[in-house]
Amino acid sequence: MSTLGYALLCTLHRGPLTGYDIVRRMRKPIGYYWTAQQSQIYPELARLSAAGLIEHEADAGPGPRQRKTHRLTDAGREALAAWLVEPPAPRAPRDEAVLKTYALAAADPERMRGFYLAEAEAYQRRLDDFRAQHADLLSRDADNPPRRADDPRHPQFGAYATLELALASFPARIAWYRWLAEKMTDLGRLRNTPTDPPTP
Amino acid sequence: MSTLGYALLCTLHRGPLTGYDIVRRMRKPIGYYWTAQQSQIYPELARLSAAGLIEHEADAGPGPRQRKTHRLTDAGREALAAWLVEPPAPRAPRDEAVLKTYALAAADPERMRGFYLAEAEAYQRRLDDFRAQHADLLSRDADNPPRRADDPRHPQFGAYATLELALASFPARIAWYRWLAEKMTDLGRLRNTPTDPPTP
DNA sequence: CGCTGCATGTAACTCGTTACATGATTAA
DNA sequence: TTAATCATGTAACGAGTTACATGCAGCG
Repeated sequence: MSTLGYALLCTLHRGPLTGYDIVRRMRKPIGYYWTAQQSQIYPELARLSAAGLIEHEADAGPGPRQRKTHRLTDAGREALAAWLVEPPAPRAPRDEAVLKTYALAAADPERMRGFYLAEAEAYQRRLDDFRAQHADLLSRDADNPPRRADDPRHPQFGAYATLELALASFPARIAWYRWLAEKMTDLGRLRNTPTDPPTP
Repeated sequence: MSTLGYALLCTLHRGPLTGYDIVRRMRKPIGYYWTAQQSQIYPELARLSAAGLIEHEADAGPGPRQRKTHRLTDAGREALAAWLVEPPAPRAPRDEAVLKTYALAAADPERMRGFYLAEAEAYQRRLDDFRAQHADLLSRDADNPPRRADDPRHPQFGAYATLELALASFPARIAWYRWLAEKMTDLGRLRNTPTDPPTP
């Protein structure tokens, strides 16, 4: 079983969905930490079906094919529960912005400053988006059941918790970009002055 | 040109290296945010050579083949400088721990608590390692040139800056894991009490 | 005498991305 | 009428992983 398979079981843990629904879920909010292409999803759903972890009922869809609504089987729910508590396999980190920073000495400081400011802004926009989603989750059904999404018994607590991480880690990243932008300004200034103070 | 190609140019930006040297660099410290398998590196070096971005001199190696020491050409240095200031292509995020958190409602709270505590410890160990590297970089040649690695003119400033990000963002992650572990404890307690307080 | 480190490469495979293909309904 | 949304699938390619293969030098 691939991680993608488990990711699909994860999207189905709160109720049945069509493949198309899953494609959309792979964007917001789950898409911020796990993504899959639509071309990966349909074959993987077929594999999960063959393994007996999901099942579907089909009705007439809008196009030439049937629409299938998938749900977890008992076996699927068990497989998911077992996987959730296992330590995650270490993944190779790929962070282009940090890679570029490693080789920063090879770049023009003024242009690099522009790079960092642009990145800071992009992350700020994403942070604003997360904050809006966070507030939205907390306000929704705030009174109907006497529980909010920050209560671990709330069915949306998992989604809420993922937003909490983003809200805690994005500001650190933005501050890092701004710090680097400042350092680039310093570099431009320092380059026009004698490199080393004369030794006495 | 693939990102891997630029990653190799990045490792060469401070001086010539053999393929084997690059394999090792792809672990510490650069390996914390960009990794490549040894089987990827050798063919990519050949491609970069063919494109004229690097060149090498060969001498008798220990094994049956020649040892090649690669360096950036002027064209390679220019290509690197141009790439560094370009906005990074958006990458699909894959974070298994966060994915698992999304589907947390399907897990056993007590076992999930163990998962979060184990993750917190693993990240704490990596943070300690980063802190040691950070201190090491700052103490090295602290007097010889009157500059430390936190001076943007220092050749190691790039490597230093990448560690700064880790030092700023890992604590947020560890705190998040600990917060979730606590929530899992709460869940265990709350489950044994009436689900909803009686409405008056 | 076997293990680790140095050093370079290839082969087979899996995972992920881009692009193609079909077709109904609804909104601009 | 043109585009977007719903809905499901396949094909070709590229990137990344695991495993294989060779062979010298030095250490315990």
